[in-house]
Amino acid sequence: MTTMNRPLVIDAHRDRDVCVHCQARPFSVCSVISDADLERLGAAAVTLTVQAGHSFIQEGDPAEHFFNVTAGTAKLFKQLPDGRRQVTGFAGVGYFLGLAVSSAYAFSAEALGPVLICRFSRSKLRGLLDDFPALEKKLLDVASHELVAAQEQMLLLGRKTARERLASFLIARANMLPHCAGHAANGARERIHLPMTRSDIADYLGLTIETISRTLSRFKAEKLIEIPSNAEIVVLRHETLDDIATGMT
Amino acid sequence: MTTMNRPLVIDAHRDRDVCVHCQARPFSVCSVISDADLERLGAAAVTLTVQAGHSFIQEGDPAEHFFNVTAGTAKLFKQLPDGRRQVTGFAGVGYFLGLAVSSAYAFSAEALGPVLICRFSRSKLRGLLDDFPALEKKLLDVASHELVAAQEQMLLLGRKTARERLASFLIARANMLPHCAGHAANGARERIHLPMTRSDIADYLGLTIETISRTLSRFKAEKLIEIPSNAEIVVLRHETLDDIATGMT
DNA sequence: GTACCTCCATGACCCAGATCAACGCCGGCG
DNA sequence: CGCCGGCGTTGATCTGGGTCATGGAGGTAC
Repeated sequence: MTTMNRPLVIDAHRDRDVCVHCQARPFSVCSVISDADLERLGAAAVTLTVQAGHSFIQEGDPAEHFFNVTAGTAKLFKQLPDGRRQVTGFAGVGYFLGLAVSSAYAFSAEALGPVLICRFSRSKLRGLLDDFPALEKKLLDVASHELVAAQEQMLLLGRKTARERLASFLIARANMLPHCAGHAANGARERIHLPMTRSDIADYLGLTIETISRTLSRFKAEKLIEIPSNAEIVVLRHETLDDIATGMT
Repeated sequence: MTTMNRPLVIDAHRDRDVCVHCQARPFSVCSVISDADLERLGAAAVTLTVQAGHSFIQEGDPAEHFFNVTAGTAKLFKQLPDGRRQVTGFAGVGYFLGLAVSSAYAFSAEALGPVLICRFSRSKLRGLLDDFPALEKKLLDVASHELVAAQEQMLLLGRKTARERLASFLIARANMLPHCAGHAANGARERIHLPMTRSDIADYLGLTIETISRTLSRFKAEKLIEIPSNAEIVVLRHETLDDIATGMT
């Protein structure tokens, strides 16, 4: 994993019709573009496939492109010179990447599994923004929500205990389920999929893998969750976890 | 301080000409509005004065307004039910507040000293955005920079030591000096003004006041800084502090 | 099969920073 | 003036989570 993170991209190509068939459109900024204008959008996009463990954005590199994730999940992270890592977020389907830009990328992005992205050059996006003011509004909207999420994460990193951080993480993951295909009814058990490793979770929550492991084991012992596999967690007591997450316990 | 943070606002009024005389314009989003359009802007704004220690935004309240700080500094923070606090930022002259919005404010804002703000209603701002596309672009720009700053802060809160956090804070404060009036030349000693208390700094850096105090004392003992008064710090060795901030020491 | 590798879990121990406590320095006010 | 209440500093002690070490459960290559 650590030895293979030079950029590797396969299958880059243009296709005027990509946007028409795009599975991610309803979840992405592109949802504000009308069907009639889709071809204009598709003409500006390049479709890429990134393999698991490879990165397609390097912190500090000149920021020439914007990205939209159309399949898979990527982790976004910053690093200190000695290797300490902070994962700032996980970019799933529909996530727009590159907003946080001022000539150089502020973070790296690495595919957790096979990831499909569509890429726009800075100049092409500029043109699109001028032509579609709704797109600009949407981006501002997205950025605002990102900011709210970032502030919440600052509260987590600055003031929450390990237990509270894990609970917050699980609750957030459980709440984003509706986005994805068929998710269980309200009272039912929620099955969370975790495409990232314990190490990624640790770097996201400002903890270590050992603490992640221990805390999850404790939640299991307390019958708050089940862990059918390393990549899957079933939330048994959503309310209790929520109370822990908000520091009420 | 903790007993007087109900909203207190004095001297609220409208004035079509406020923007023309506004000292903060060059530093704020309003800089993209031409002189000719200033009256239109001023007509939408209400000018307020907030006294030290009083808050003008309450986390969770319905988000009806946007704000622009025109004088003074405010702290922005989130709180857990048990009172733990995370300061997410300090809003100085020119800072645009309220972006991070989805019907309810995501944070509270409290004046550190007397603060002057100009306030726009959500609907009025919407109108301005439609009329001045440049304003929308500017807001997106501001939001992007906020996001970059937020990610940097996540790295700090999640992965840096107390020493590194303080050094990062001092460097950031020193680097924002050029904004303000006459600041010393490059090699010269930099004098930083700290309008916030040690407690605010602690809540910003995810530490305690004791750790702030001890670490500053240590920096002083190491001749990296001088502390002429509680609200003032002179940076003697910018480079060294910068190395500490980025984890190179 | 077995050799190897990555990820995860768990126990033993340690330490950076939190907590608890005492005190000094102002500035405001009766 | 003298008292009081915030704020800041410093020391002593404690502890949550980090560090170090071990082992086990898959996965995959040969």
